[in-house]
Amino acid sequence: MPVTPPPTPSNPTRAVWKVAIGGLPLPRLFDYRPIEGDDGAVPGCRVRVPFGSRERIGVIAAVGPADDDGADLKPALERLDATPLLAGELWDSLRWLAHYTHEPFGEVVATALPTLLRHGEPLPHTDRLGWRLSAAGVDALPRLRPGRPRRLAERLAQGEVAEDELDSLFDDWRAALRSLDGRGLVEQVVMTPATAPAQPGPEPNDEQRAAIDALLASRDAFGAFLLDGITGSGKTEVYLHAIADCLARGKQALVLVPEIGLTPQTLARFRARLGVPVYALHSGLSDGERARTWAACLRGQARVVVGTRSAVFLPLPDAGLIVVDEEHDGSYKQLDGIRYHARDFAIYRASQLNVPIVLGSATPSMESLRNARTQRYTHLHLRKRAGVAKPPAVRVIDIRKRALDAGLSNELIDALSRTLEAGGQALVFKNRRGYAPVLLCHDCGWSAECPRCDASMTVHAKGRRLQCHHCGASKRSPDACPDCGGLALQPQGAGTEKLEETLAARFPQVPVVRIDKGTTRNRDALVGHIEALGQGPGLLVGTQMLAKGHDLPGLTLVAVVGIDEGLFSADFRAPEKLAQLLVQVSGRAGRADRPGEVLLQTHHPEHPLLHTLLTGGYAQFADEELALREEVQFPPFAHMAMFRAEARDMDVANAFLVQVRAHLEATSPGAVLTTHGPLPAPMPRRAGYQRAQLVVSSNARPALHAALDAALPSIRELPEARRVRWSLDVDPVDLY
DNA sequence: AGCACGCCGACT
DNA sequence: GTCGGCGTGCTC
Repeated sequence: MPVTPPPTPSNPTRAVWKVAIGGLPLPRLFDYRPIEGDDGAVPGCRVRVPFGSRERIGVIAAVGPADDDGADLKPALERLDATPLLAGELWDSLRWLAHYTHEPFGEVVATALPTLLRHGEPLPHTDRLGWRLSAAGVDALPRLRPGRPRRLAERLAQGEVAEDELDSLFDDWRAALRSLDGRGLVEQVVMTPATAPAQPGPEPNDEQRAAIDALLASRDAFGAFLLDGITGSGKTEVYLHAIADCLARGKQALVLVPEIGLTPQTLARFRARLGVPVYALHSGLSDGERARTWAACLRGQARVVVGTRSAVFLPLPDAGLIVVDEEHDGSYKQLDGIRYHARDFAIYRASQLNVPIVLGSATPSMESLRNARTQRYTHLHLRKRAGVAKPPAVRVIDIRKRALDAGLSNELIDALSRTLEAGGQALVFKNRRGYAPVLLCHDCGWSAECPRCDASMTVHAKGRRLQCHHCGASKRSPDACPDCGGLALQPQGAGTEKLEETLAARFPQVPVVRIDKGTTRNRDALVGHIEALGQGPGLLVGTQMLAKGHDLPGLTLVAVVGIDEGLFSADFRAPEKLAQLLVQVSGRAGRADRPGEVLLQTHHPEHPLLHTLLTGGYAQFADEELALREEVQFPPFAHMAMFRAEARDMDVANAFLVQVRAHLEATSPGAVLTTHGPLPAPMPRRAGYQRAQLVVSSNARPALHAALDAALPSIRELPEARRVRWSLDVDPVDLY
């Protein structure tokens, strides 16, 4: 057995830089010879290093003795940061996340850093820039020709103006400014941050007051609060009071919102109420803007940030509070790469930062409700709608044996008519986009299937195109049945596109606006569509994109159609998701002074889920659902991890997972672990790959992680692992 | 994951 | 005779 002599004082191993490099599936650090004479506080600093035949940007994770003999190490090329970019709490939390997700630290760091910083760009400036006339500009102003540059110059002659103010004063001022700048007539200045007097909000009601008091009472230490408040109960007011208090104490506040929840309305409200700049971080920003927001947080200039999932990685040197709005929302879970849950990571960070965290929802997740029951979270309730708004009246329409037009019953159409005649707006909610879910041949029974997935192709463009929603494949609809040559091809069922067509024909006198992934690629398009609806009578048709986000004060009727598939799904979380969706979408009706009405159209009016929701509301549903989960030992009563594997051949994917199971069982002592599978994924073939999965669960989280820690090194080395694409998802939310 | 090196078919 | 197919193997 070869023995490596341990380093001794007479044979000192030279300290090396241990660098975490992203974009690699290798769960280890790479040793480099430090730059000559560089002994700064280097962990957390980025470095440029040679890697294979190319160069990469990495982050120094540690300085210490080399893993093996450090004689032939490559030298690092350049240190990019004078002071660590990642340090303190965020650094430690990222290390924890790498361990929790069982992902390489380099991958976690790469996920946490904005793209530009990951690629080695310097930390951008975060000054608030403005412009003023130069001496030459003052001189030249009277001689300028009329036009945009002159109008801009005239404004600047009154004094310097910040760029963010110019945005609201002029359209396309940058072109005019370039013209002036080219002639040396303007100069850039650094301005002080914009502040405005904070506007007072409405007086909190007694429930809101109690919630605010509870938060303020423990503002100096970690504590998790579940703010369980029905739609319209004023959760945001509670957040705003807690954030204002946080600002008054000189601390930073981070607010996480779901992907679609970050609207201009929300930001404007926060800005007006808090009187300080509110930074936003969402997928619509450019790389430069994201990097500047990150830097502004790091420097402590950003006092309030509202952002989506990835904002959970912002550095918070002066943290005072974290808020997770709509904590049950599925968009907090990253589904590829580092599969983190932003809510759960936010809770960990709050504990490390020793600050309170508020999880708000009208429909809390089973996980959070259980934590509230076991006293790990403080459960705060808001049961009253703020102001005069009343809860909507919910009615079930039994459509068994009824004639339907594009899936709509006469009763529902009549209700839409009445709402429109009364000058109101109605939302028709259907969780199926496209024209029709299936194209069927009435002569022989053939239906259009995706050639690469186990799924039907969805009919789009009024029947002219076919699209696969799973792999993105798209093609022209055939004119005749490929099997029998018949001409009896018919779209079966109805998606949002068909609903829009039907409703537009039925109600030609009002605008009909469709909101789904097909019409609404980004949030600007959403705002545009909502504006197209106007204030008067009109109809909205859409998917769950409409369940939250933009306020729709004119909405008095919500009609929910096509939920029946969701009542019988195999996924154990489907009832929870459906209940949340129904409650959230119902909450959109009648927010203003007009009472709302909700219609649920179903073939299963007696279904227990609908019955429970209608009679006992979400709270009773949650009670029953938690009891059921406990009985069968599903999350949150057990902890899960899922191995997924895909290969051209299902046997190859299964062979890998069988090995994974064997390694887990071999390394985990006793019966603390349950494995389930390998089983084909709910949709076994996707984009030409066969997919299988293995679920691992335990009612003790440490046991689950210990088993994964013990087995993963050998799993990564498996010869079968190289024949598949595989991943591990800790706390999976979708069982496929 | 990239990107090398490494051995077998249809082309100037 | 070469350009290139993607099969295995490494990256401090």
